[in-house]
Amino acid sequence: MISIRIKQSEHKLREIGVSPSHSRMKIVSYLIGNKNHPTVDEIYSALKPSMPTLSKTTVYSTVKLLVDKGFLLPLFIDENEVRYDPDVSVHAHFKCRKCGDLHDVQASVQKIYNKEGHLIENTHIYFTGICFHCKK
Amino acid sequence: MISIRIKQSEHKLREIGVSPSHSRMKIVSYLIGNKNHPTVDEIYSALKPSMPTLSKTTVYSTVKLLVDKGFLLPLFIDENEVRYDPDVSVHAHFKCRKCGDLHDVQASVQKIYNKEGHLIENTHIYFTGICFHCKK
DNA sequence: GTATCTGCAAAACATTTGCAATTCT
DNA sequence: AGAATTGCAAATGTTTTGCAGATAC
Repeated sequence: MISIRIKQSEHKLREIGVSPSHSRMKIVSYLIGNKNHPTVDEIYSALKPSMPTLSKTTVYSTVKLLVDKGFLLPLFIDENEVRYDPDVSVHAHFKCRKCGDLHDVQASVQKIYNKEGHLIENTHIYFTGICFHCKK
Repeated sequence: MISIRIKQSEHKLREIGVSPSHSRMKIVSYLIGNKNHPTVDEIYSALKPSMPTLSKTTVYSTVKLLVDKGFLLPLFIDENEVRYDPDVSVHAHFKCRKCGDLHDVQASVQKIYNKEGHLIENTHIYFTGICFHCKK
């Protein structure tokens, strides 16, 4: 299971022109295998036990590289917290203000009154509220 | 002109139940009079010349108070940068990746596929790209 | 053997906090 | 005087940077 993901990660990294080092493969592997839109700290904490020499510097530099290559989408939804999403397709997010979890949601923008004529390259939509789980 | 805004600010502050101190009136006044969605640092830098004893701590505590009272909307659009919008009505933003300016835009969400049934309280929409001015 | 990658420590920022000084009524 | 407001300095937390050591091809 994990080895499949590692293979997948190696492929992905080569595809975007990044040499597949051990750390990078593990980080990409973690990102692919988790739908939790992790922060740098969460990636680090999750991998540290199995990679005792891992440093946050490496996680920072890897996510930066992956964002630059278009493989990762950085999400600025809450103050002082950048989350990373390996799904770069157009979609929206929902952030629960109780548990803090971030979920994927499908949504699209209806109309834009862009009378000044700005060149729009990306659309970001997110919702905040109480998630299904915390509502109960 | 400025004195009118100061009067307006005083009124606004009383309205939301905050005592209108000198610093607060000047800060609200600046926010009302500028459409630039300033950061704390920008508010501070703009007011410092005319208020030599002003400290950033005061700006931080004032914007926090105003956010709590619902008068200011904090915007998390770029990493490491919180901007404040005195227009708390529903609207979207456009952030230019060249000049960094943040403009107001009208837009709304078309559909949401919220099959998990999260309770949505707020909707945030912003666009990124090149603004009208930088495009030329 | 040379490039790249990694990790430590320090630096750079933004924000918060504790507390003392000031201001306001 | 008493309560609220302000400002300084230190603390906190996150991200970046410089550089030296490790690793890979």
